[in-house]
Amino acid sequence: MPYRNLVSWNTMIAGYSHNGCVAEAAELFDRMPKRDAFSWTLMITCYTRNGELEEARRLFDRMPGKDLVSWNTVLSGYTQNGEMGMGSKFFDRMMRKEGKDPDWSTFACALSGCANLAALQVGTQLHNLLLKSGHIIDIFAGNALITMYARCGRILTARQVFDEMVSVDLVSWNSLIAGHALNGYAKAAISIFQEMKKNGVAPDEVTFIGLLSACSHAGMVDDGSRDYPITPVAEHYACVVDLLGRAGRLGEALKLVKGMPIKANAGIWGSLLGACRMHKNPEVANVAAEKLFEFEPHTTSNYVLLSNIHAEAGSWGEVERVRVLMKERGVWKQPARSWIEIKNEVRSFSSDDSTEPRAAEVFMVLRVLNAQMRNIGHMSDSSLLDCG
DNA sequence: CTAGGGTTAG
Repeated sequence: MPYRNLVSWNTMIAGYSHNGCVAEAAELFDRMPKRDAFSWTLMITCYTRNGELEEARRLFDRMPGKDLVSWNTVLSGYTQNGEMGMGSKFFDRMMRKEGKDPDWSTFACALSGCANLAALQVGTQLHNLLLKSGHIIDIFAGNALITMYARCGRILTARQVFDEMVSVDLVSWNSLIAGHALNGYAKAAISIFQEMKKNGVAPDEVTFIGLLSACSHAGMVDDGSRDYPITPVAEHYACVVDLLGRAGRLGEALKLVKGMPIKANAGIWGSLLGACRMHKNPEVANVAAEKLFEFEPHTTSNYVLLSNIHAEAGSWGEVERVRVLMKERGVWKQPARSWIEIKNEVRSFSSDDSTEPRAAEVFMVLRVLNAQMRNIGHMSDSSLLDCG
């Protein structure tokens, strides 16, 4: 009888969690007379899904009798919210300190983290661990491996994983297509698409996003613009805008966005703005930026991009206008951080990082590279490679 | 009856 009661509490929390009602779920969780592993993990998931990772972690640390599911939940919370450094640390603690025996979910979360980090060494170790430990490379782990290798530039290994999988599904095909697109193999991406159809697998929206981005990267404008019998979603428009934009057909791109049957989002306007930079078109840039600011009024990079476009065109009045806009709206420059994998350790850094002990060496190497690039006739972009 | 996973771009 008390068990039945407990499950109904949990079900209510699950309902709130599903609807993103964190406060309501937390209140129920606090009021519960008794909690089991489900209650704790449900509440942790509720936080991670909402991006409240610190709350999730605090709860996890307090949780009595942590099971593998709860460990995996926190791990996926980190990897899916882009907290790669924390995820890596957490995984390390889980495996080394706590000696947890990983399962398919652990591998899928960790590999997904490696894919986002392009952490090839750790990813390869995980792959070996999977093979050695007698775990079958199931669809989930296999798909995560495909993406990990593709994002690390090892497209042949990605293909090999795909070929060696006992069974594949639509996500496997999509991952392989997107992986080839990412690495610039547009023709291969399209032929994999044909291979997929021959195998009787029906494409979905994600397939077309991969194909469109393949065409976009390879400049195959006409292939990418060809009609397919699907209902386009915003991401497809984003890809076609990107496609036309890269080809310098900014007028067409703008017309497409304005005539869209669905509302354009920040990604689409941002894509157009990026293309304006590439092809030096301040007029379309102003239109795109104005729309983009409606969605993201406080994103510094958008203002910087617009300002750079005007600066390159020599329109200093426009540059000043953007600067005033930023000041009015209280937009400040916030340093971005990046990370790199060194000897199985993920290290985070920012541009001009004074805490990096070997900064001088790094900048020296950059100067040498810059000079070599100039020697072979490549004009570097001063705004990207400004290293003194 | 209730908890964790893989694919989508710049």
